[in-house]
Amino acid sequence: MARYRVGLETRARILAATREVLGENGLDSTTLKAITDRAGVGAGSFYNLFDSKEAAVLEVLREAIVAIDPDPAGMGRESLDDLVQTFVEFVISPETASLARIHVQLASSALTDPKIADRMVRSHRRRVERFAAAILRDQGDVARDDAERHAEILLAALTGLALQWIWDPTFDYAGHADRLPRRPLAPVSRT
Amino acid sequence: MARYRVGLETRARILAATREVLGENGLDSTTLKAITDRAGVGAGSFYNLFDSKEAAVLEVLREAIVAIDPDPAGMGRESLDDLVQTFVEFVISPETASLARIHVQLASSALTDPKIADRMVRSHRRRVERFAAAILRDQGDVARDDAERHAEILLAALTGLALQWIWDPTFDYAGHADRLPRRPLAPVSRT
DNA sequence: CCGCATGTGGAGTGTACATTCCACTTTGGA
DNA sequence: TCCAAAGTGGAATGTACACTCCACATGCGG
Repeated sequence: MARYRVGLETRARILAATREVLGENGLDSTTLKAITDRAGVGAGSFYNLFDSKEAAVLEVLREAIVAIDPDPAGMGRESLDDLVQTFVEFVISPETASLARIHVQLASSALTDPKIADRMVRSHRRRVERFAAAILRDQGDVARDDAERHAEILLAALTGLALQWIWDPTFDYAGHADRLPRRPLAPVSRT
Repeated sequence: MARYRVGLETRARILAATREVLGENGLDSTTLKAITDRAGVGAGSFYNLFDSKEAAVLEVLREAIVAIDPDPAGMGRESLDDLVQTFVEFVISPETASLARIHVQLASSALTDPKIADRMVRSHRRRVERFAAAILRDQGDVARDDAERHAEILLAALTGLALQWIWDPTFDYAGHADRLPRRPLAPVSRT
């Protein structure tokens, strides 16, 4: 496999191209040609470095999943607001925009591809834990169960709002995210 | 086009097959062969009744989009709880399960297909209006802006939770949906 | 029960795709 | 400097697909 310097550079170029194409055009139109054209390499070079197109795509997906949970070192210290803010920035920021779009692709691929689904669910669980831990840290009077349930709801809302924003760039994602309740709510009284 | 009775029946059979395949396998593996095999017809019959594969798929998508906002006659009377309950049932119920899964497919197709994106955004707007109207009806003391913002958040959360449920069938969708706040919240005080 | 419109299956067509193959070039350690 | 391993482009290959074509079957108004 890749050993010489040029080979590693080419590998990086291919991954960057894959990320871009995936974010811009979706999984379907991420063809080998689209990737190799953008990366400026021939098919032979691609297959010298990757076993298959799928391998390169999965590598990018791994990146995308990790990228939304940054700074694992800081874990255990951030406030809930920090976490929400980070999530919002991940979705909004142009640098990570293509990764955010890839997440949406992932969401639907997960329906049919168990390998992807497993990754998604696993990383979601981790994120819920992290949010719940922050809630417990911020607010001493909350039960662990309630914290987790609220974390789940918060993340669901952040995800749903992100979808709106991705479809409709005029949508005020940050504004809506800002109004999400930071505390678990007592079951609301209804008529 | 379809005029004789048999033709109309075949048309219905093809649409049902398309709906099933779409829900089970995703947009990618909804091939013509998959559809015609399931419907028990030849390619010639298919093209006698539809202009293209896309036409049949779009027809099913139209169904799916309409199905999540049922009973337009009742509009103007339902409570917010009714609307939430209907949404949850649409996602959970086995009869509409494939339509719900199709929505997820749609979500990612909308990223690249402006025709689909337009439909999604348009029907989402209508749904937000409907939710906001119910909030205003239920709770007299809420400003229109706040009602709309809260409707947006509620729908986002319902969508995000639905994604979790579709990925992980052990997820307690109804339970989480039940805890979603029915009233707009004053911006929470934070440290 | 005739005759034309409609319906039908499936073989055939063109195209787009992932992957393989290979002659050739470049790299970098000894 | 030498040379084996690594890298490279692109033509060739096989496959899967959407869609067309057409000979034949069926539906139905008169």
